[in-house]
Amino acid sequence: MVRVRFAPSPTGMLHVGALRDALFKSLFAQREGGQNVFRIEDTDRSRYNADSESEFVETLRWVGIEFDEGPHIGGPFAPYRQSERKEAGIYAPLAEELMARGHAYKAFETSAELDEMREFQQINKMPTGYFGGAWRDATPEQVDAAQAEGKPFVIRQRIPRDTKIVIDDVVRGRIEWDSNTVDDPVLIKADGMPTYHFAAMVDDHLMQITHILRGEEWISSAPKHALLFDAFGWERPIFCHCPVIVGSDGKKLSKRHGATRVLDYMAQGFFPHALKNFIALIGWSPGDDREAMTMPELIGAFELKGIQASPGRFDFEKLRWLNGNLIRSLTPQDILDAILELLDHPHAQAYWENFVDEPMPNQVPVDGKVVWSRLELIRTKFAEDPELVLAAIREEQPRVHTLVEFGEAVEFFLVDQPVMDEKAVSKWLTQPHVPALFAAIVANPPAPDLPEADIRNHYDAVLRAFAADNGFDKLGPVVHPTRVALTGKTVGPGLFELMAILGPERIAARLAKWL
RNA sequence: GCUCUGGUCGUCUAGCGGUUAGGACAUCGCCCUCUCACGGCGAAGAUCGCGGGUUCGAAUCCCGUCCGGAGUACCA
Repeated sequence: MVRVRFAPSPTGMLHVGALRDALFKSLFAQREGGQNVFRIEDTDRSRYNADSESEFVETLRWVGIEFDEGPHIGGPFAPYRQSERKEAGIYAPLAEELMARGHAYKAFETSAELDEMREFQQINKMPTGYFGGAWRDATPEQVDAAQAEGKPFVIRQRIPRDTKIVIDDVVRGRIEWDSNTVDDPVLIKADGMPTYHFAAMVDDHLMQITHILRGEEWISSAPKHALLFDAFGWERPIFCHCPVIVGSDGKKLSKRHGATRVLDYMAQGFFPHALKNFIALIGWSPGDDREAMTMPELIGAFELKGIQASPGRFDFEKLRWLNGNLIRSLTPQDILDAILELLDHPHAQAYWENFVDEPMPNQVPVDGKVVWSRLELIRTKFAEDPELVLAAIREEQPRVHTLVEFGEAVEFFLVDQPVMDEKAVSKWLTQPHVPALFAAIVANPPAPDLPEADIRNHYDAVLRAFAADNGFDKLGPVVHPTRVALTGKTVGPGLFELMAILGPERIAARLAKWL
């Protein structure tokens, strides 16, 4: 039975890199019919953030990644928080056992002494790290004496000397180290808390984790971890070090590459599936040309051998394409539901209320409050005229990449008078035939109670007739002014389609000021 | 510095000794057309980081080299 674990440290928000981690594990577990465990690695008191765990749970729930066991759902290996496991006395006896077997020892250096040692190593261009210090080979008497003085101590792992350490990584194959280059890591800190090196490996064994999937930043400490399993006489899990996601400049993903917080993508109107589909494709491929995939397809195709060794860049444009692609496959009702859900999400509102756009040369900065109010207009208008809102969404679907973009795209359908693009006004509404054109449109409303398609054809005929009667051989001169007067813009859905949706009353009201 | 690790179109990738090096995003053009999109078609874009080998034949195997990245904490 395959068992994997997603074990973040609750120090802040759930970012894109962690999502990749969680997603790969989830896909792998599902593909193999295995289990996915959620564990909280809160062994660092100083970095602990009380809101972090709930953010993780909320984000994972939004994105649709589920677990079989975890602190929020329980399970046979509870507790799933390492701080609680420490209180339950899980780690200390195992550290004792390791010392009894000679694989660990107490070290009494102060952090000041350690700093000094590191500085010395750096100055002398030596490898930095604890390769023995004063305590690796201390006699029992020395240890007893130090302890009798009440000196604080840590427990360190005793890495064997003059040997080769080999691990077999699923992604990179055989990796080996000269054990003399691996220093003795701290297993138990002076406050009695285990370090990651100890707690994670102990828990992985105790929780029967079969595959350690994690980011490549862990490769360096993999030999320590492998040795720990060996020291206990435990079977080593399979190591699989995945490539990381980097920003557009090849450096570690950070805020300056756009959002790193997963919930911000929710706030921007991305679908969980688009995000998962996109993230899955960074660092992994199904082995063929498939890109836009359903969840069952992703799960069915997810094999460890499809994982890439090289880091991948986060290409925001491709995410947008995937999301737009998904939007186009949905019904207007699906989309509306998603917009309504977004409007109800407290984080989405907070995101836009506090949104501060980065200043860009010759570009009007985005006003988050305006973005949000446009979205709210969809909800309020839907309450009074659902047909109109759904039709508007249907027409804008091919043009939109995120849910939030519907706010701006659909606005002209919903307001009494659209916001006018002044350049478009001066170009199209100043032409001499415009008043006569608009008068003809207003004078020829469609018959009442016609189906939408017939209204569309009615306006098509009216405009074509006007064009023919006035010597225009193309539709442009009649279509463009009408579009500008009706929508305020030069771009948008087909004119006749949008006229059919607007209906004769709204059309007359909007054309009136140009007659 | 030391240790590990990576390197195919701008980006994500396919490729596993013999391919005109394939696809997707982005870019450009054409078609559709009332605009913008969508969709369709097409173009441009990769001497497979570089240099040596091995081989009849190398992106694919070997060695070296260069350039990235990660780790080098009583953080994870």
